[in-house]
Amino acid sequence: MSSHDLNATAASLLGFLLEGPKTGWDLAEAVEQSVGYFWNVTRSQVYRELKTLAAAGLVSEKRAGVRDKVPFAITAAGRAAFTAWMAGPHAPDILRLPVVLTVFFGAHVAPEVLRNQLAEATQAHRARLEAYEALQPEVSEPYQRAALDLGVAYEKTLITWLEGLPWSAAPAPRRRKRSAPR
Amino acid sequence: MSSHDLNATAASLLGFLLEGPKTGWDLAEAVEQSVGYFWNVTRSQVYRELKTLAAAGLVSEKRAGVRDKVPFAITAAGRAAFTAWMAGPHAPDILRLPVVLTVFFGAHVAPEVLRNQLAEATQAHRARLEAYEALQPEVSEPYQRAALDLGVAYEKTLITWLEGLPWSAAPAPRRRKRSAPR
DNA sequence: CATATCATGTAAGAGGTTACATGATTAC
DNA sequence: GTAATCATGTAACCTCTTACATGATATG
Repeated sequence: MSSHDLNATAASLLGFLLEGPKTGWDLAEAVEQSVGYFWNVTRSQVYRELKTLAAAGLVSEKRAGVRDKVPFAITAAGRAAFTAWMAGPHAPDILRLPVVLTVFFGAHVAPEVLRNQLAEATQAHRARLEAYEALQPEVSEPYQRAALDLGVAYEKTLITWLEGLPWSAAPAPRRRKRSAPR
Repeated sequence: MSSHDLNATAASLLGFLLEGPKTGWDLAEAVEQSVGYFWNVTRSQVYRELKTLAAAGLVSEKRAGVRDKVPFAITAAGRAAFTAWMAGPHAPDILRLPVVLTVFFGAHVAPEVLRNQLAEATQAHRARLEAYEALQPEVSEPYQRAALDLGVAYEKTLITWLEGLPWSAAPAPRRRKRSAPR
């Protein structure tokens, strides 16, 4: 068991294979559409990990697919490795939030630069929030639903923070001396 | 300017050098102790990026330090590159939260495994929250303070979520027949 | 003078991204 | 039959982590 320690990416793929055999393509889709907001995995990684997992005997290739589909199924050893990973100690959380950096260094840039970044970030996170909220009623499995709920809470926190920042709003227009504006 | 596009890590180091010359060691400390919770940079990276930045003329080595200290100062070109990075489009947020994965796949593990993971995560995030809150009164610079505030808000969101999960608590002890509890 | 900590760095490997190549199937 | 998209994969490169090596200075 300890002979092949899983990396977290591989472990997550095994997790998806518990539902049944999947192709690399399907796995990439499944990851992106479910845990994508807190667990980033690219297609390239998927294919590479599948190869490694197959070599370690944790998944088995089922030559059965139509087209060029190559479905993989999790093996008994794969299940064991997944279980071990779930119980084991985890790597620390990783966050990389460029917007927050932009704010942190905000004193060193022109106000409109910061304002633009904040506006873009707000928009992006609003879009995500909407996507997650639209998903919520569809996800009934309680564990997956809980994960999604964190996504929603996270986005709300970020949006609230972004919109509460005093640098988000455009400054009140400078009033010219006794002029009829326009 | 566009001849050397900064990666985000390098950009953040330049940001810290705006305050004044720093050694690699100092930079690593500064990053970890200020933006560490949303911007992870290892010492190895720091030294490597400094070398790269020096080669590109964005920082200059000041052979002046006591001991073996090698302080670097940002150059005019470095300032320009930093400003460009701040204004430019940013890479998407990256989140890697193993705990959330554990919850997502919670159906596939024993309840106490999940409970343990949740308990550990809660403890870790409580500790972080306390650290940030202790820091808050010390940080008066408004932009840095805003960034720290997000850290606090983020930790609170996570903790609230963790503690609200029904799998966090130990199951109610099985009630023995007609017993006087305690 | 021994130990802790400061400070620099390298080496090797794992993990992650981007761009490209290739062909099958489906929809128009 | 042409275009979109499904599906697989490779190559090159960059980024990140871990472990190690080295020596100076400060603390007891």
